[in-house]
Amino acid sequence: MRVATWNVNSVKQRVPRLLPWLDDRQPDVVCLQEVKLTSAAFGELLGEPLADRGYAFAVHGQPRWNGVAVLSRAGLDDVRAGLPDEPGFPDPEARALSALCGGIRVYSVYVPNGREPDSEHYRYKLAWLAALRDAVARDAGNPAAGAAGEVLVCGDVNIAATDADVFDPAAYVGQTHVTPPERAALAELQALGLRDVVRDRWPDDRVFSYWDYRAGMFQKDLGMRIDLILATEPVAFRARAAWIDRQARKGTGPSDHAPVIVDLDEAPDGDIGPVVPPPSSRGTPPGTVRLPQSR
DNA sequence: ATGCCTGAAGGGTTCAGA
Repeated sequence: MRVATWNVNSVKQRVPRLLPWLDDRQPDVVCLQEVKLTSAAFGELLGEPLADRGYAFAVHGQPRWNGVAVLSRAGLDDVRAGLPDEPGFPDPEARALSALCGGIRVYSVYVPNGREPDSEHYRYKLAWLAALRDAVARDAGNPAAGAAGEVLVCGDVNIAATDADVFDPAAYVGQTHVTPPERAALAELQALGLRDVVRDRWPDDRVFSYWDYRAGMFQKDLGMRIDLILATEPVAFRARAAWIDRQARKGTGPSDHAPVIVDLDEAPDGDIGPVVPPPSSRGTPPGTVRLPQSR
């Protein structure tokens, strides 16, 4: 099963890139962010082309900004829009949607930007991340209690987890996305037992998912890695490949973000014994580990 | 030169993005 996440920066403007990309990459599940449409307008725009391609979809939209969606041809059940006790600015915004796809609880999230450190919007960002952590904790279970579920948290987290995730740490001094409280909030989410599948696969590489439109930043590869696929261990262990699709950032009319993609092996059928712990982030890449195949 | 692009809403411009 191929799962992807993409901040499309207006799905209306991105239709000429999104549909050919679906045809080329053939993802089974796609998490979208910044659709910038109401749910009704999303359905009018994409209902038919998505049905033609075999995708069901769920949307949590709003008129101008934000908006998230999940497309799936691997099942789409128990859809949940928003987060429990979700903070707002001042009202809750369309930033989270989750559904069961192929037995996995898949989240599409668009974390608030934060604007300026210590601003109201920055405090909103931290509060929103705490609500996301609490929601995911209910699905992932408490690892200490041995109750981990199959969860993927996909989306634009608007945080660069480490200095290796920005083109130049000096360029971001005093900016959002790199401050210790933001990084701590992301670490708290990951501490539920979520692995960063792209960083696991590319521990020492320069991999970015966002490049500013201005000043040729993409052509110079001056970007940040802020779009993530986070997987609980039973899911991360099934990862055979994980990468950022830079091709989608090239050419005419791209989003300023590139898609992130992970390929998962089939779920084990339950008779293979205890799940083996995944490799450490500096150890053997998950792509080299083999689970016994069912049948 | 802290808006260098891009997009949305709406109106001849402003806000948002990271």
